[in-house]
Amino acid sequence: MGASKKEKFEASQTRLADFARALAHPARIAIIQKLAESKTCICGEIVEVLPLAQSTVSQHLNDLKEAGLVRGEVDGPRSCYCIDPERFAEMAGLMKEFIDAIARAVPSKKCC
Amino acid sequence: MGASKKEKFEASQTRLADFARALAHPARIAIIQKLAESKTCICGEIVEVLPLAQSTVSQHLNDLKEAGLVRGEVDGPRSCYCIDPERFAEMAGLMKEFIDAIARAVPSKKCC
DNA sequence: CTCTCTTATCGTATATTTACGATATACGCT
DNA sequence: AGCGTATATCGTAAATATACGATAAGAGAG
Repeated sequence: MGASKKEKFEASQTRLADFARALAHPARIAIIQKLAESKTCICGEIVEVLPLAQSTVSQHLNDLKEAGLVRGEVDGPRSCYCIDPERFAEMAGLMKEFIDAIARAVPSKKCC
Repeated sequence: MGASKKEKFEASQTRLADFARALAHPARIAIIQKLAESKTCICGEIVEVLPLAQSTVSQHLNDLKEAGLVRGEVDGPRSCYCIDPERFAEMAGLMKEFIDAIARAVPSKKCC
């Protein structure tokens, strides 16, 4: 990306952008929904549901782990993944705060 | 991206992911905040606020326009940008719906 | 008409993302 | 120990994103 200048922005903006980045692919959306739906931690069932190769799913899971939204534990030969409630709540709070602030400031009328 | 397979996912997942993608850069977050803050449509003032070159800002504005969150009109030598209230509300609705559905399904306890 | 100012677009370089196959790793089981 | 299953990682390829400078396009001022 030609040298991303994320460090020049406010921390809160970068933080929200990073969370948004984690949601910026339908596969990761689907993974989160699947993890939430089956409350018991799932492992490779995700691969069967998604139209992607196993290695690609593993990469998306890693992206979500790095964003903090998902936790993963290696439980023997099969890994256990689940949503991190605290981090997800943090993301939800930031996102809603952002959305509401914008919605409050922008009237429903169009200006141009 | 090695041939993005977004067409293989559900439309709602792709739709939300696309909106998230628009928010996935601090510069675009900052632009939206700036546009909301100064309710009158701004043009080049955005460039002065952001630590980016004019052409880069123009590109980010275009990204937001393609996502539908921002509208732009060419008003003579200076362009007029503003948030599209309807599209923003649509994004807000999808995002909140997603977040709430996950939060409802995931208990506050950790499973792994 | 020309000059100037503002914005968009083009060209380009580099970084990152997405994706897959192949391989390595880790564990349970026999 | 050896086998089979499940997951992670490596290597690689192609698409996209980010960024900037340079240039083009548009409108108003003189």
